[in-house]
Amino acid sequence: MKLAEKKDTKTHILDVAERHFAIYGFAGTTLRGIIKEADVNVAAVAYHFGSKEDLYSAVIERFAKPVVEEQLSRLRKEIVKRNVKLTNILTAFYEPPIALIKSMGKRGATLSLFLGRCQTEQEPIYSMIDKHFAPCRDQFLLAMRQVLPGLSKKDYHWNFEFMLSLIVCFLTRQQVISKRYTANENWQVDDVVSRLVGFCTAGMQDSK
Amino acid sequence: MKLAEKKDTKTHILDVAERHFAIYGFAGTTLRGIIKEADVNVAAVAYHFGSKEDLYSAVIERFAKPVVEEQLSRLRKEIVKRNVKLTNILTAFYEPPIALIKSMGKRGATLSLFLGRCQTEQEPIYSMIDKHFAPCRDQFLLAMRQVLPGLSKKDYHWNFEFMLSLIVCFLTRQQVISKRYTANENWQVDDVVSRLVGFCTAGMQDSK
DNA sequence: GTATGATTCAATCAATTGATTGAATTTTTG
DNA sequence: CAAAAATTCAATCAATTGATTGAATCATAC
Repeated sequence: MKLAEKKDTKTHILDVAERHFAIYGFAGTTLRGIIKEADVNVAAVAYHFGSKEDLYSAVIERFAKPVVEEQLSRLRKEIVKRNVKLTNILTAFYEPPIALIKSMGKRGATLSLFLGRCQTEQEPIYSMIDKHFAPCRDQFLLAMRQVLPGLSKKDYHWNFEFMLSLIVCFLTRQQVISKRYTANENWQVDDVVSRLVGFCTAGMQDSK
Repeated sequence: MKLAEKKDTKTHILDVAERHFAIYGFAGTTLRGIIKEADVNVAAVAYHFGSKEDLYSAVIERFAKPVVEEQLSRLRKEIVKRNVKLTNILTAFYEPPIALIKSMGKRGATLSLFLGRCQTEQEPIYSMIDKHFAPCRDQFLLAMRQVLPGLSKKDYHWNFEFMLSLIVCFLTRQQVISKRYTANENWQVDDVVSRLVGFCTAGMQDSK
C-alpha cells in the first residue's frame, strides 16, 4: 500500500478476514494469520470488532446485505407483473450475487468461496448466516408457489434447496474447474446466469 | 459399550473421528476431542494412524472406497447396454451413496455431512479427496458423452458438477430441512433418488 | 497549545493444540 | 511358561491459540 495510502484499519482487517474465512473456514482461520497479513496489531481486532466471532459476523454483514437486498428488490419487481414466469424469478435470484462477484474481480473470487463455505459452518456461525438469508429464502419460496402451483410443501423446499445448491456449486467450483480444464479463467455474467436459470427451470418444471 | 464389548480400538477411533471430521471439519476437529469421546489414549492415534492428516485419510478411505466401487460397477453394467439412457446413468451415480447412507442409520447421517463438507476442504485434504473421486468422475463424464452427444466440453463439466451438487445438497441439508419443516425425519431411498434423477435429467436434457 | 477522546502498540495470559517419549501392560508366538 | 511383539499408558514438549492489559501515540475539539 504505497499510494492511496492508509486504507482505514477496520476496512483493512475486514478485507483480509474475508479472504481468510473464505479459504480456511471459521475454525481454520487464526486472528494472527489475519493481523500479520493486514499488518496491524492483534489488539486492533478486539478494539474494532470484539471477538473472532464478531469479526466473522461483520464480514457476513458487509457482503450478504447488499446481495440479499438486491435479490429482494428484483423479486418485488417481478411478482407485481401480471404473469410472472419462473425464469424471471430465478434470474432475480441468481443475477445479483453473480454480478456482484464478477464486478469485484479478485475479491469476488474469494467471496465466492466464502459464500459456499459458510453454508457448512457449525453453530454459532450457522445461525449468523441463516439470520441474513432466511427472509430472502422465505420470499422466494412464496414466489415459487405462485409460478409453480400444485406442488407439495416438500417439493417447494427441495426445489429451493436445489436452486441454491446450483449457485453454490458454481461459486465454489468455478476456479477449480476452469483451472482443471481450460487455460482461460474468464466467464461472463450472462452466460453463467443463463446456464443456471436454464438448468434449474428445466429441473423444476420438466422433472417427470 | 457394555455388551458386545471392546470394539477394536482402531475402528473405534475411526468411528469417532469420522463424526468429528464431518461435524467440525478438518481444522475444527481436535485429536483430544476424538480421544476423549472414544475413551482412548492420545498416543493411540499416532500409533494406529500417524498424524491427524493420516487419520483423515483413513476415514475417507474407509467410506469413499465402497461407494465409488459400487458406482463404477453400476455404471459398467449400464454402458454395455445397446441404448443407454441418461436416467440410468444418473441412477447409477446417485443410488449407491444414498443407499449406503440410509442403511447406516445414525452413522449414515454423519457420513452425509462428511461427504458434503469434505468438498470444501483445503489442501492437503482436497487432493486426498480428489484422489478418491477423480477416477469415478472421469468415467461418468465419458458416459454422459455417450448419452448427451453434441455438447461442448464445458457443458459436460458443468452438467457433471451440477449433478454432483444436487446430491451434496441433499446429503448436507436433509437434516436441517426436515428439522425445519417437518416432524418426520424419515426418507426413502427411492423417493430421494427419483427426485434427484428427475431434477437432473430435466436440467441436462430440457435446458433451453 | 492543550485537553480530550480515539486508536495503536508491545507484552503477556491461560488454555489448547498436535506430537513424542519411554515405561508399563497386554497379546501373541514358539 | 517364557520370549517377543503389539498395544496402551501417563507425562511432557514446544508451538499456537484467542484474548487482555496499560502505556504510548495519534487526531480532534476547544
